[in-house]
Amino acid sequence: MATPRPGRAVRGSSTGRPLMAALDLFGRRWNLRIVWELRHGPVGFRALQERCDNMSSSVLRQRLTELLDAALVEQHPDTTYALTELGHGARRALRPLVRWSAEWAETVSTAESEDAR
Amino acid sequence: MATPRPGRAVRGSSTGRPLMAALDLFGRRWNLRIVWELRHGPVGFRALQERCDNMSSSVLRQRLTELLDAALVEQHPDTTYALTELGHGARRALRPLVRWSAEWAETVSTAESEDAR
DNA sequence: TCGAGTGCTTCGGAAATCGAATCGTCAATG
DNA sequence: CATTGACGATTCGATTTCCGAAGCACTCGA
Repeated sequence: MATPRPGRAVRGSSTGRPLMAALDLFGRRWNLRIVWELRHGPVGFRALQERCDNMSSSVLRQRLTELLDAALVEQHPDTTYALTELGHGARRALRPLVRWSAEWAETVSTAESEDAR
Repeated sequence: MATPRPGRAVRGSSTGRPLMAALDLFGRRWNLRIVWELRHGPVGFRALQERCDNMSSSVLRQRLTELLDAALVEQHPDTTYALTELGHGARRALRPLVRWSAEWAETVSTAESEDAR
């Protein structure tokens, strides 16, 4: 499966609009998570796999080649993986989602306890 | 497949941390896109399908039940689908990603033209 | 009553994902 | 040296997910 890149046709969109490419890229399993787990610096392959709840190594490798291809991730000479500048930008763009997820947790748990009454 | 919700174990994380639930939810194909396409108000099933590049109706339905379950989407009496307050929060949290994708497009296209030289 | 437009379901095939086994390399150890 | 173990990475069969075309039940206007 081709790596989504802005300007080219992607899965689910023939326009190649950057946002659509991004939605395709991040709509693939583990990609959001991988970016998140790399937020603190370079991580090796096996360590990264562990951080991602022991996801399948074959898929991890596939995702990493996609992210390398998309220039979000780079591989250092010591073979560890790290976010590029662009990748860090993506991680920063994801930050509001972290805050939102907390809000989500509150709302959902509140709704659940109300259901119980 | 169970809908990811904060506080419960989700795919790829036994902790149930809200962020992990969110990463699972949004890491499923089309969920990011659906939230995005609902940003301007209620949309009917078939219209929504068209906006999502004619994605499979079976998967659309599955995604909608997930999003309903996760309280991001609600269905109005006239059967149209719309974002809840929480859903709008998620959409707002996605806004930085839109800006980032433009930056991504720039960087990648620059790199490509440099390759060509 | 008839078509056309809905929301939604079914189901067989295609594609993505999984996971365990395994390979080759390298560094440390004996 | 030989051995061991950790590593990045690959292979492959099984499972899960996704796709897409067809069709069903319903509504509404002609």
